[in-house]
Amino acid sequence: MDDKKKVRVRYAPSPTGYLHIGGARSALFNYLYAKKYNGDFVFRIEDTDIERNIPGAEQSQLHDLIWLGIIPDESTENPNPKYAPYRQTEKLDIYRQYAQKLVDMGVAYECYCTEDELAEMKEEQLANGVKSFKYNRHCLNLTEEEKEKYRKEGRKPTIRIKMMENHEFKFRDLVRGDVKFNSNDIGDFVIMKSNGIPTYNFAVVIDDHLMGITHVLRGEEHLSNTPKQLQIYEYFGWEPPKFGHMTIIVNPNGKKLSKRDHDILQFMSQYRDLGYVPEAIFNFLFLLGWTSEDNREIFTKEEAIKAFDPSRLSSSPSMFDNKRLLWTNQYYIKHMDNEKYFEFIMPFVKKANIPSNLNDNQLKSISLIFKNEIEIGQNITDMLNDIFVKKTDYDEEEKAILNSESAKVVIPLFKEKLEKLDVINQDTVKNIFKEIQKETGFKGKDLYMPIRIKLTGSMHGIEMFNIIDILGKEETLSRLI
RNA sequence: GGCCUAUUGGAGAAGUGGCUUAACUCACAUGCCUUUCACGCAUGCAUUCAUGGGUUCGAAUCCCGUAUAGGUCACCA
Repeated sequence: MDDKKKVRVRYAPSPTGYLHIGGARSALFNYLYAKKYNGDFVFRIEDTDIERNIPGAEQSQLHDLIWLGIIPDESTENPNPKYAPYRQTEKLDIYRQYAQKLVDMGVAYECYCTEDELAEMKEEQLANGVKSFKYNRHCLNLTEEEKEKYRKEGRKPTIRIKMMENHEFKFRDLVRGDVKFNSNDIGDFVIMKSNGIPTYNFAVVIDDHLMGITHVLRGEEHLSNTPKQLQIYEYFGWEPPKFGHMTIIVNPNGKKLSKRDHDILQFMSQYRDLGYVPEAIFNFLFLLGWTSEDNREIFTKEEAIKAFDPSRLSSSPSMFDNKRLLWTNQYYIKHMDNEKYFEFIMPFVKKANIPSNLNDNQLKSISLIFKNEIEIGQNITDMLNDIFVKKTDYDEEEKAILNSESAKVVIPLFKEKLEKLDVINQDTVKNIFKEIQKETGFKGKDLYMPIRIKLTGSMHGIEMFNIIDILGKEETLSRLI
């Protein structure tokens, strides 16, 4: 391989929405590739569809990427002057010049067909049994007079590229190995729209070439765009980058993850808000469609960079499994050192309805109780609310326990002993239970359950000594009434 | 429909002709631990690699057909 050139890869989203899980994965693998070979990772914007662009989408995508630890060496916010600008709409003149060059070379031509005419053409071909639509080259050899006539009608031309005849586009895909396409299967496609803005397939080629991009890792949906782009490289006599086409992520129904999949969270910001850890998402995405040689499951960023090899990317689609993500997230939370954990968890603690008399240090020690239990940050908010907001509607089973023989004895006794206590902590409370056990003979569930239900309204949850600790003497007593 | 790609357990997958009576992880089930849940620990979970043929002493691994699924065929990216 020609490793003389510095590796340069890019993530080039269109600013039409927030950072999507598929986009994040694509960015991730490009980033890993760049870092593995000491190259640059570039964040660039493909905004040629001006109608769908959303204000703020670009910044939010960039920042979500950085949050994930995928940090661009160059971006719209810190461009390298050598390669700027990083937004396609800021270099429209450049595309026009290159398009004109192709026209001058006789390999691209103006097309005056309207959308309606094109649609008609398509229908006609369909009716004749041709299922894959190709432009019929109606405008290929238009004379100056004919063009003038169209212009007088007010028609604005697009520019189409003239595909070569019987030409085979071959390339070695980093993921799939040798791939080839025949030029005859591809119609002359538009490179400049009638509004003077380039199409994606044209703009990427110009950008990748001008920005010195050496490797392109992208989604499978771009596989069939590759020959189109190769045609442009060929006409210009440029060396194309190395391509690698990763499979898409599919939903549990086996379909491409789409924005309409409401049972799967789509955007990074949603994961962040729920208390997913960026390192966990990084790790999860890394292992979605990629496996290491030694079957490891947990990788730091540095380890991932070291281990990554695009040829080990799966060539069959991967299903997004949220349970697996939760497991990974839980693993990361459990293994955080306490300082980092506090920083991560306190915003979620404070979202709960906590009594105002608790200070930050108390909240921190409370949060520690949950460290091994929660899967995502939001869990602690919910669990604390369960504790601090007293529940009074019991189900049948709970009612039965509260009316049991043991409950009638244990609850008043516990209350009485607790009132006499000066210091409430795990040890003193445990002692009370021991005494009650000795005095009444009740033990196990009979002993603990009535009090647990009285205190939390639930038979499940965190350890009861902790709950009493958290609630404090007054609140505990008031709940026993 | 044309072109392209894939198909190993519920999920991610290892596996590239004999070391595979198919690894590992998640999920699931059971047991232990525990006042409950969770954690942790232990055990179980594909006689079989979509399917039919072929090549071979030997195939999940190579070849052909079939089925199924996905991608793409825009003045969207």
